[in-house]
Amino acid sequence: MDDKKVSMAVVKRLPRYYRYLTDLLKLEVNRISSKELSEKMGITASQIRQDLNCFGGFGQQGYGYNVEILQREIGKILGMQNKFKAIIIGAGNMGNAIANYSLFAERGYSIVAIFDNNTEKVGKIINNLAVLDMNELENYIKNNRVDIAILTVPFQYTSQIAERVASLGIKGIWNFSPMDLRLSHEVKIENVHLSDSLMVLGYRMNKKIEEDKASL
Amino acid sequence: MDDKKVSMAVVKRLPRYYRYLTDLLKLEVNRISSKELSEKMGITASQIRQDLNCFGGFGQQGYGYNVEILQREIGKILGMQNKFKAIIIGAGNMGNAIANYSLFAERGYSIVAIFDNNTEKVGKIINNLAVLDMNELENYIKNNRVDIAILTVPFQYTSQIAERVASLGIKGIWNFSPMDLRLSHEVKIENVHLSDSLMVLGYRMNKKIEEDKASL
DNA sequence: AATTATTTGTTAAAATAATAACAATTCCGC
DNA sequence: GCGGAATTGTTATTATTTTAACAAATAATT
Repeated sequence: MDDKKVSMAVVKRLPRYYRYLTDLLKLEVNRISSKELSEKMGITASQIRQDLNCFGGFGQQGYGYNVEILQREIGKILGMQNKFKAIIIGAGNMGNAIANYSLFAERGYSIVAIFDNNTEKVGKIINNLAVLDMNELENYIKNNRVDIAILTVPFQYTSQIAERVASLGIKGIWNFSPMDLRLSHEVKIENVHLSDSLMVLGYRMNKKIEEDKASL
Repeated sequence: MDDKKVSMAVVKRLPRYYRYLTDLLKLEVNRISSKELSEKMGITASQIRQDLNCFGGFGQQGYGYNVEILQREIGKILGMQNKFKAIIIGAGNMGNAIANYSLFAERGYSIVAIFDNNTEKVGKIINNLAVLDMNELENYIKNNRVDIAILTVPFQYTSQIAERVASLGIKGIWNFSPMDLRLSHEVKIENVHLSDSLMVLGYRMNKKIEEDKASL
């Protein structure tokens, strides 16, 4: 068993490794050492080697890492081979943006349906998918594989819809409402807090303003 | 000087505190102890007290924290009093979604203009703002206060536009392209990697699948 | 007013994470 | 095929972060 516990700190860095390796592949770079990668990414070579070794030895002493193999392996660790199918609930502006964001498809995720309860939006075509009425949700999930529900609905509906999709057997929720959804451990949830990120930017800008003021 | 160094780990939790305190305020809760808050947020009371104490003693022994005061103080730490003005560059789906997301205004940020280089989009009204042509950017920034540029442009334009707004004196960039923008330390940058968050969800779902398989 | 309950701010301890160090191994030029 | 340069995997060390502990202070209660 290679089941040494992997910390969330490491997991959160994996998509970033995947991104840099994909870029290298596009540039037709075949091999890379932890030292070179560390310079590109702005982290230590030591951390890269230790992170990768949580999952096994992908490199070779004296040579480094084969970019293609390493990228594929990290893809596997991230579960890309599952080709997860996602539905979007909420065809508003954010739902639209997600539906049209091509990177998700490149990463192996496909959007298979979009739902909304607003009859004016039902039937509208978004990125080749006709928006379905929310009351078709149960029926759709019964007849199609759906792994992930992407929630881009107004705040006040979020909890109830989360419970509804969980009861239908969905195993992952990607939540864009500014609340920390919590359900049973059977359902994995990632809460995206866009404004948190903006506020951290605000903190850093404000800190600089204060520092500049102080150094007069 | 209360300049003990505050770690990023702490800063990243501040918006979350702000969010919970705002919710409590709406429920007209006047006071809260670190213990109660810890139960609501799912973190330890000890961490809450230590986090808050990076910035000064906002509580009172035997009483707890006054919700209104604490929320206001955290707001100040996050720089909300600056009332930062932001422009959106890129009036595509994501630019649209950001422009229409009301939470940013609630957090003290205002979107003052939207730019695009596509003449078909120029003039279009998004959330009461007419999309401006990119070649008006210099002129606009010269004549209006702009603190933050929100970049929702295609990948290949991101770097050059980032440098362009930086050269115009903008102090903060909120970048939605899947790349790690880096500029001089004069300009603060937050890179939003939406697909990273989705891939972490994928990792956790995949891990559960493997665990379930193994426990058969 | 005295006593008991709370609850903070802060220091101490434990746990976690990041970095450095280095032996073992492989590559590569000659 | 030999020797030096390079580079990993892994262990050790250091730094950071989280949690626990507790004295000091306040509030609530009788």
